[in-house]
Amino acid sequence: MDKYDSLLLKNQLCFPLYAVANKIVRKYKPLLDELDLTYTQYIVMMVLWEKKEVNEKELCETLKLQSNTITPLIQRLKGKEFINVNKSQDDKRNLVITLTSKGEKLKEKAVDIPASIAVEFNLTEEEVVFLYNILYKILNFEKEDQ
Amino acid sequence: MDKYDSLLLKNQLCFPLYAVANKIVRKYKPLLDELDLTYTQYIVMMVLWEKKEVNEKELCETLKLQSNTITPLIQRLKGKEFINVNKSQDDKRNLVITLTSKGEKLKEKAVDIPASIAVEFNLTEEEVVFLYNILYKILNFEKEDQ
DNA sequence: TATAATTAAGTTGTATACAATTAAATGAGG
DNA sequence: CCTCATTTAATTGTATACAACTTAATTATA
Repeated sequence: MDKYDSLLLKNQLCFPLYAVANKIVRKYKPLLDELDLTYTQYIVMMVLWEKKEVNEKELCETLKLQSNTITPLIQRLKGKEFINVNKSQDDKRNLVITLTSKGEKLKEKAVDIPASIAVEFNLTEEEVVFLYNILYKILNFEKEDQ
Repeated sequence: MDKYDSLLLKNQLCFPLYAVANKIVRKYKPLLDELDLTYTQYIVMMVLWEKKEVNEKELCETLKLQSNTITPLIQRLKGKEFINVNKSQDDKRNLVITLTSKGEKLKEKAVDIPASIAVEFNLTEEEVVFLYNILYKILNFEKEDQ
């Protein structure tokens, strides 16, 4: 047991998490190209397909990203006419984001993507459930001193 | 059971994987700032701390990244004088990368990082092992038709 | 109610990641 | 030994992510 053992790539948990996340984005790419979406744009659209209307702050919290990532992304989705972007009348700091009919229609083309991606994972149902729970345990954990 | 249920963010496995990977990079940042490394630069350094010498192709395969990510990263690490970069004499297409003494010394400052990060995960030993195995199962799986 | 604090987006600058392409070096077949 | 295919890096262009900061709008408070 060398004092540097924890620095070996094969002893790291973060590295395979990072590599799997990259692999996921690569696997989605050819499927999402047909919808003219990137992976991050796709998860924004998923939020909208579910909620019909969100503001940028909710989007940032839901996707665990900051405004400096989301703001330009919103502009691109607006440019593609998948979403409407307007200042809220109640509070002009807030950005109200809704689907255009073009954006709503995109849901129909997206509906088969989750099953196509699941095949790339090759996991048992039990593994999927375990992985899902453990990932949300990590996402929801915050140390007291921060 | 709605036909669109699989498109709900909460039913996705990819999203928490993606979000956890982002969270990891954020958690590493303050620790790695002290070493003047980004997360990707850090994993490159981990390979070098282990192997002493690699070429870019091996690095790409090990880290599951492409040359268009690794090439500029190598140049930055060279600029920081953590690594030496030279064309191989045997095969001038190959880039031989080795540690400088400054890069070797950095290992000493990095040695406590893995334990600091582990605290952020809050997982049991059993969960760590399961997660580790399942992630490598995903990384190593390739469908026959590709 | 005027001013300070807070909040929500947006901006700036840096560093990944990606596909697609190019350039240089090597290897293989005629 | 010469041309063509292959291999390895590097380049190009686009889109994230991040910290740090700025701007505009709202809220709190003296």
